[in-house]
Amino acid sequence: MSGSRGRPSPEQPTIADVARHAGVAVSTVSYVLSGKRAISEVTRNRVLASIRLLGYHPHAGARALASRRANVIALVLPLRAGMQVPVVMQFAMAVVTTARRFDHDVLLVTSDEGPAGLRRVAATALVDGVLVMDVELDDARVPLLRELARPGVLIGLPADATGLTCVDLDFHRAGWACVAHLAGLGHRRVALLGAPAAVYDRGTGFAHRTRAGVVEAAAGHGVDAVTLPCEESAVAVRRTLTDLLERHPDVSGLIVQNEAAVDPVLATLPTLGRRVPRDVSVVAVCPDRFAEQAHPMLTAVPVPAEEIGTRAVSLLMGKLDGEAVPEVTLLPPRLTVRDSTAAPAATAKADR
Amino acid sequence: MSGSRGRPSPEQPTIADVARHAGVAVSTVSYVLSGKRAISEVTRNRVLASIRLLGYHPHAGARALASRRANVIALVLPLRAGMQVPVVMQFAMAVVTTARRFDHDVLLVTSDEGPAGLRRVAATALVDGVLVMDVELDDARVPLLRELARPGVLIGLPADATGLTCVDLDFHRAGWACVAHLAGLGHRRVALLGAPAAVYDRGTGFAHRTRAGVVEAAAGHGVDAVTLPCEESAVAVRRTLTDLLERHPDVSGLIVQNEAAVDPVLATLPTLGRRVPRDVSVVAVCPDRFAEQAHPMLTAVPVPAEEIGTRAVSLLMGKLDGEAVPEVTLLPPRLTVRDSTAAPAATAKADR
DNA sequence: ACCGTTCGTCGAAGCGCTTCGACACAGGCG
DNA sequence: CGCCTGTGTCGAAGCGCTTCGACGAACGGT
Repeated sequence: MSGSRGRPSPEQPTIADVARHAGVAVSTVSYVLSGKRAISEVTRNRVLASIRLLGYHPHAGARALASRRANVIALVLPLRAGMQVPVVMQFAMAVVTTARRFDHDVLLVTSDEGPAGLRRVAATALVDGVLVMDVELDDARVPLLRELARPGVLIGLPADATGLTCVDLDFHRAGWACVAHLAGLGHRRVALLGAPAAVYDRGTGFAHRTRAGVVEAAAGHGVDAVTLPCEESAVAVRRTLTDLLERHPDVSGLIVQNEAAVDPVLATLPTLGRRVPRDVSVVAVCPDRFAEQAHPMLTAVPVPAEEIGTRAVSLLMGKLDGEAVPEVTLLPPRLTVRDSTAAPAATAKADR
Repeated sequence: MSGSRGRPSPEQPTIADVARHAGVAVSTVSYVLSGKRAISEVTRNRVLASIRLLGYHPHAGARALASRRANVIALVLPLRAGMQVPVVMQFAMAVVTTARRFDHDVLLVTSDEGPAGLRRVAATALVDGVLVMDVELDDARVPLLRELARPGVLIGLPADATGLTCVDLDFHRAGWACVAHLAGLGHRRVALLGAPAAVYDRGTGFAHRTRAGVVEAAAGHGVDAVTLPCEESAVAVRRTLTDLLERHPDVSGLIVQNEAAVDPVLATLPTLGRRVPRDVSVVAVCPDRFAEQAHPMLTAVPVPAEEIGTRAVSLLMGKLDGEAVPEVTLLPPRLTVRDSTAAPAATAKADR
């Protein structure tokens, strides 16, 4: 009846329609929805019934205008070469899911729009806050983020984090933990197969921090460590690996921080006469999923993409609510021992 | 002067500030910005100067409220298991980039929110239109999309596309083209290594369409075709492949439609005593990037993720402007011959 | 010289919502 | 019994923008 006459197209009902239908003031409906003032049980129910009946949904733009809150956050994603695509996806997934739990939506901004994109979405009040991934040590967006009127959270750790909010895995300690594990097993010579060279070149924090952790831990444990970048294709992995083992045949522990390289590494090693873990131990820094479906299952320090994403959103929501939040949140690495590491063959029995 | 006294914090300037500063009416500023009415050169310049000087950015919410256009589109992404993650990323990338060219932003909605998410963003006028990926043959969102007040475009092809707008690669012809190529080379027995079983089970269009194309083409060319699903891990690939070649040792042509499986397949074949392309020819259905960095480089039907994304956005923009657009847009497959296919060994010389 | 156009600009009326102050009413207190 | 304090509700004033109708000025045709 309501749609058949007088209103040819069933326009979205407005809050005024709801108020009229429920016999209350517009403001009352608003307060029912926001809960910012006490409303009697009976009135609330009447209003809610009308809302349901009319299929009312508040207009996001109007709400944003009046409340100065868009309930949208921006997610700045690195959609470019050399990225660990599945990890990025996991982040995005966790971010969207968590944001929804806080009743927020997520606007996707690509980092190739650069700082301009950030400025735009912030200045137009399209979003209330900003989440930035793939932060470089000396990132152009960092100063911008500091001057922006809207709060932001970084996933990753720039060189100077003062005045910011950052979340990340503690890659430094992750690198350290890998070496410590291998050293504890008796390995004296290890190698880090890292991210693609481009990632180091543009100063991406996690790559550098892991490498530093590996190097320092090696020194601390009296272990020799070679570190080298590694491209993502199977061919490149094979080349890098062949090269490495030719130059350093006594490397018995391999740390792989490149999810795309994990499978090729495991496939290549046997063809070079190295069995895992008998001849070479492999420990990976990658999402648990990869470590578990590899063969053999990999000893690994998982990158907790989910948790980082969730934490980042929670921190951002905190800032939006005016809470004070820590500048740097580094999640402690947890090394999970699986089937790809063992004591080196030569020292296997001498060890204990 | 305007910001130093009376206004402690430098709030965003509004259109009224600009109008005042330029000595014109608010509406004039609006018309300068939208170009919907003629404005004299001199006035326009004065206004633009003020805008730049004050650093004015229109408030997205206010604009959306008044113009009934949010300039945002929703992208519904499948962030779930068994997805071809890199392809999805390529889509997302192309969508965001193209949307920006049309002066729109992209709201990220995960498909695990299901139809409810779609309904929410559409009903609240958060977005003007909707892009849905990973469409299943019998998708719950399809009827919703039809009844929604906002236009939508599907990436993929449901069983019934009437009243919708869909874009996709013509996977049916892609499958056909692969078989035709192999048959032309003289192969009499081919196999399709498809998507993971779960993808077929939930009725994902592209997987079924490719398979149908392969089967029909095989019949048409008098070729035997085996089709089987294939999981994504290297181990699973090896198992599937070993099995296949044991059961059908005379298979000399392999069609791989699973970007994650491409590398493992190439790595495994030699270990089973099959060299590529001498013993087995391989043709892939995957993004060109993968085909080119494989070793040997793969004869392939590329999935033009970029172009599909771009087309989808263009179509959506067309619908937003009230244009009539075609219901189904299927991009023709183009098979690129590279180094992974050749005439089968047995018939190599008899062929010509 | 007059009228009809076109051009450039203005004012005002919303768009749909939130929020502030006001107010009516009901109890509890002294 | 009057006063005060909560409760629950309402009305109205914006939030910053777009858009419609109006209007003065400049201009060409007759």
